[in-house]
Amino acid sequence: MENPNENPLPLPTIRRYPIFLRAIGEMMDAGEAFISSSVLAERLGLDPVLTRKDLAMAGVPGRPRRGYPAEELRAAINRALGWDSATDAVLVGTGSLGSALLGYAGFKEQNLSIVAAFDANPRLAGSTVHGVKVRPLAEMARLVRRLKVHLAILTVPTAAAQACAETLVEAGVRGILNFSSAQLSVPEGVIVQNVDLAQPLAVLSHAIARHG
Amino acid sequence: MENPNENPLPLPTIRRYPIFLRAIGEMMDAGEAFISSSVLAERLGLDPVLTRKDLAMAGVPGRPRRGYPAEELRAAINRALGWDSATDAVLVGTGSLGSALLGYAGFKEQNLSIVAAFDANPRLAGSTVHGVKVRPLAEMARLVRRLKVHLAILTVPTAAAQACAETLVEAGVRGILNFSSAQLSVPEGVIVQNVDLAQPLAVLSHAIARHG
DNA sequence: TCTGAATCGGTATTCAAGTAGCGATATAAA
DNA sequence: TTTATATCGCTACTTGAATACCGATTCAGA
Repeated sequence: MENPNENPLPLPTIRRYPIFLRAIGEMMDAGEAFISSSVLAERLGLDPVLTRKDLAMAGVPGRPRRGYPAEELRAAINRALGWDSATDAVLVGTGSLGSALLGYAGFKEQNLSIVAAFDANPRLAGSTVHGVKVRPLAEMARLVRRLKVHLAILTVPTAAAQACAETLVEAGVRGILNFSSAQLSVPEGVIVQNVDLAQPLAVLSHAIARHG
Repeated sequence: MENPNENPLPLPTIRRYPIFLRAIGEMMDAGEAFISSSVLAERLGLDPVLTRKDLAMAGVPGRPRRGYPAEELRAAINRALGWDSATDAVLVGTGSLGSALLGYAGFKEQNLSIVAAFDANPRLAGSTVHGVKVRPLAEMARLVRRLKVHLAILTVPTAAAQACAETLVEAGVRGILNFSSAQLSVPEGVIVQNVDLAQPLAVLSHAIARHG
């Protein structure tokens, strides 16, 4: 099912794309019709050559002394990330972190809409968080399947994460954004991205500790 | 001010250390006195060789057919990360994300205590979130300086981030965990770690989009 | 029209990290 | 006591990404 036309992008490039998108949007708002790699790099504190290579991978030709056409560039990056068409997602676990994510405005820019939220606590069922109705966990499999949702945001306690993940995958989910500290084991073809607060904290405190 | 005795750890190794620490803790709770790289790797779904190299960097010698002494290994990793002694931090911005972080239990395991929280909204001042008193932003510089806090968690709106960062650095902060999407510009020697939700999401949706 | 400067786009090099292979060693079992 | 084996720890090797370099292009201004 893989598409051989699209050449694979380096992972670091993919990670930088959202940052580029924000800056491009701001520059377009400021009236710019062309984005040069040097200006963009300057703005973001990145190497201009690295930036140019990243932009080149989007496939939009740039023009000497002008840069890349802003609108086309943005569209191409969005397409590369799969952010060009609306994507549905569900959120599982409406604790404090889950609730905070339901209010996260950034998802809209990424064409991501959270169509349902679930929680194991039946007393939360029926309540509404940031405009999304919370449903009991028992309804999850059926609803995910019916709505054909392929992306899930997992903000449940670590102990519950693996079981939730299995239910989600069974129901058709292909990608999981995992905020728990469980190491999820999923079948081939399902992609898990862990968001582990301890990792950047480790980098930070290690660097501070070393520098005295 | 750099300590030349400590050899620098690869960044990926540092990021894996918190994951190792959790697993080691669980295995110790289960009564294990020795941790072998193969068992740990199996448990975490990592390459055994890679795991062994990571563990070796902690500087604790392992024994053939046994593995690494659990207690010493954990202590060494904690030391490498600067998590062996208590560290104070402040949190700036008590919106929904900031409040969620104030309730994050993981900080305790990392010997990190949030000693103060600040918010620009004066109406929030005086309230208490997860046991931490919220103070007005105006008190931040003075208090950070007085308490000699070197680490800050920044959960303010993107537009306010740069100004906050400058105040914090001016007051003595050496590391910033930045949850806003601003690209902070800070003086040399100050370390910023960005936590950008859009990045793992980009990796996820890109992969899903490619796989059809 | 001519000249210069900024920018793109490709190639080559360097560097860091992950991977592979293998001998050394201590432990457990025969 | 001997033997088999799991594990460590060292030394290449490979891969992927960042960096450096340089020619090609096109626009702005003289």
